[in-house]
Amino acid sequence: MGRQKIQIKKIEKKNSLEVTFSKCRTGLFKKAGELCILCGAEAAVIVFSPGRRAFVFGHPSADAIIDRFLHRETNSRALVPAGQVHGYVQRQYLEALGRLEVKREQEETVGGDEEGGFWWDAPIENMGLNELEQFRGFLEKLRKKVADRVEEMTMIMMMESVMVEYAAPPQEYNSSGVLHGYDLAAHGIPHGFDFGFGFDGHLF
Amino acid sequence: MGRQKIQIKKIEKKNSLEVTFSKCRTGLFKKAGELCILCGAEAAVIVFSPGRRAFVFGHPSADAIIDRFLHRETNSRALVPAGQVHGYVQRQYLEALGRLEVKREQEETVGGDEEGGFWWDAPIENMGLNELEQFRGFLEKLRKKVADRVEEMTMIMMMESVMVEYAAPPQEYNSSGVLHGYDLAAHGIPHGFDFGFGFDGHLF
DNA sequence: CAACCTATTTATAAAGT
DNA sequence: TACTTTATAAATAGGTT
Repeated sequence: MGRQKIQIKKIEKKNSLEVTFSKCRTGLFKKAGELCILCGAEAAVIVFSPGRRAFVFGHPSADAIIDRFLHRETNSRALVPAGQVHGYVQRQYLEALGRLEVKREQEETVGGDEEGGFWWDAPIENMGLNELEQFRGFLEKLRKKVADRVEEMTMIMMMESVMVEYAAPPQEYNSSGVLHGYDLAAHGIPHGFDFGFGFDGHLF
Repeated sequence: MGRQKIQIKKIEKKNSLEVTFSKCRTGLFKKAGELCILCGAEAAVIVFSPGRRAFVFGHPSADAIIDRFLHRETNSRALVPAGQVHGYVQRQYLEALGRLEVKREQEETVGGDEEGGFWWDAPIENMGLNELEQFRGFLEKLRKKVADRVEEMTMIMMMESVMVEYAAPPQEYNSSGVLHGYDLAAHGIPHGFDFGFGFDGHLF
């Protein structure tokens, strides 16, 4: 959204990339906060910049959400039974390749596309048209689905959430960590603030 | 955004809340995917619906991001030293306090929370095969929805990301969790697909 | 560089089918 | 119930300060 439409592919210009990263990350956190408040949901967002900086949003707190997720993850069965769906979807995926191939050609006609080398350029000779049809539909649907004041909102998010940047370089790690019960406050980091935007031109 | 502006506060109407939750979650995942692709970032998003269902997005995978985050979290010091909260942010925070007071009062007036029992709270213990059937039907339907513009981005997101819904009820939790090394694949959950969208009143 | 502009693109609240 | 359409609110790409 903006003055000009951009393709969803990696931004080349370093500077633009930095600006976009900052803006979009902020926007992402805001959206997450809105979702939480509007729907009474709870969410956590973790973002690693290309420069390995970590940015985190959480409501009511990132650690709470992650812990909950991990706990659930490790102690319960997934909703969808294992191999069955996997196989089905995988087949759909393969079927999709052909569809995508078709799509790519269509788009090439329209205008300058990327220079190629995408995963969907994979061979599709073995696929049934019917299957391709199906998966295209699947993708279409997914695209659709997946497809007051800013300040007030932001403030609420800040108050009830954690938005902190962790950026200690990996090299400095030590092994004294505690997994659960790690406490941001213990590090002197107040909850509810986002230190994480902007680029310093070093870590990123 | 929409026909009418809405306040960022918990949606009262159950139905609207459901719709909004679905839309916003989808939008959130999409934004996260865009951020990853545009900026070469990596991100994970975990969302718990009010009904405790978990929806996850991850690029390249949620578990990878979370694991990375936890390691970093527990083994390093935060980059930003304690009290160095930017003055600006702190000021905003204080301002927000006042606003929140007002907001709370307004919300109290309105009152009326959900009585629980959202569609996404539907029990899933017994789904098994039946569920598979639904999923299959779901994919079939997708096909018919074929619009004509599957953005490359969406496909990239799909193939390189994880968007899965976990819905095992919290009551089944036990305390034997393993923090690291949990493996989505081990549960038969393929990366790159979102089973969790759509509302049929049963599965989604 | 961090904020601040807007022209446009996106997202989405409601209403429609 | 599910999907589509439409009007509007939001987000944001590229500039400007």
